[in-house]
Amino acid sequence: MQYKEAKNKFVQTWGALGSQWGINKTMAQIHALLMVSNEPVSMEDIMEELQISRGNASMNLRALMDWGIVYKEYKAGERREFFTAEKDLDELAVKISKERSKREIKPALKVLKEVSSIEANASAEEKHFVEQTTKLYDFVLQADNVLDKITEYKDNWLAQILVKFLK
Amino acid sequence: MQYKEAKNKFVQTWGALGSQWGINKTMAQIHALLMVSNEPVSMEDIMEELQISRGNASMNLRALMDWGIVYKEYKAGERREFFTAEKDLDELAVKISKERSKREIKPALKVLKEVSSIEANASAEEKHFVEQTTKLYDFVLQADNVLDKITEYKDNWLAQILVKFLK
DNA sequence: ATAAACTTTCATTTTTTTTTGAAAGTTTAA
DNA sequence: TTAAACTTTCAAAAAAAAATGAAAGTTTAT
Repeated sequence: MQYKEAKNKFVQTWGALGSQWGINKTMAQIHALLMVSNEPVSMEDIMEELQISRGNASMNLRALMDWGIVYKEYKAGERREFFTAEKDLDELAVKISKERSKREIKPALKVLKEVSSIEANASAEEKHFVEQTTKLYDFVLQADNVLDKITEYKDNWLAQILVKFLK
Repeated sequence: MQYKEAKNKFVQTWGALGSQWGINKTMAQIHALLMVSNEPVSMEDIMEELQISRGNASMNLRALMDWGIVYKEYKAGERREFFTAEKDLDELAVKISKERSKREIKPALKVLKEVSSIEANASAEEKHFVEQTTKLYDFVLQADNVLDKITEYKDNWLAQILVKFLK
């Protein structure tokens, strides 16, 4: 396999993986492209390589920057803006978890708390509802916390041992 | 908030959460509905409660069963089929992780291995590509393994202590 | 073997999501 | 301050994903 082919395959695969996880294809592709570029890439080049429109490129770059995983760079003497991706994968994982937690898990937890707090009457049906949603709340809360802690302590000694042990 | 309202809110929220994570809305809603039902539900009732067509209900129930998180049940003396959801949340998490790993992570790993194995020429560009995709391969592999182990050991003493400690 | 009571399939329609591109906006250099 | 060189926005178009529903398929009881 040649470099160009490999690069293209990587970008396509990352894009497909993204859409399976609720991230739009182009956004994931741009990210992939920047991840494997050894130097900053201009919007023009992104458009060219991925065959996408200016608007699309602009919007998805904005989204990636909002997620904190892509940065704008200015080159001396250049009008154009260039972009680079966060290349430290631990950092990338931390940012993605934090962002998804904030945007999706936290709001879901809020709803779970609300609905599990209703006054159930004596029926088995309502009791079961409250019981099950309460369990779900506890479970999601704990999962969210574990993720938080793992990413938080990821590079201290304990986590290291832990990660090795779990391997 | 009344029971009916709470139930509806829960189903809607679970559906929305699903679509943000690459699972179709109806599939997540059916799952939510079954999760909080204290007894098996017929296809007819699912259609009625979610206001969806027969075909839609059938296809998504099939998908949920393929994932191993919804079961068919037969009631004595009843022609109709009834459905229940896996209600043990640990079990649910294990099944979902295993399935997504198998369907999405494993194939992605395969591609990462392929593209990181090209013969890079001397250019900084190609070297960087190989380096970065190799790191990504290692990272994804490790993350996949950790998930595996956590779910595998989830209910033994070590994991318990660990989970408590990380809280 | 038949028909009633169901479920599944899949071509078509609908809905949702993503993309486009042209106009508006911004920044920089002269 | 102007205009050139860019980027952003957003209404409209296109593409992708999901839902419909009628026909085909299954199963069960008689």
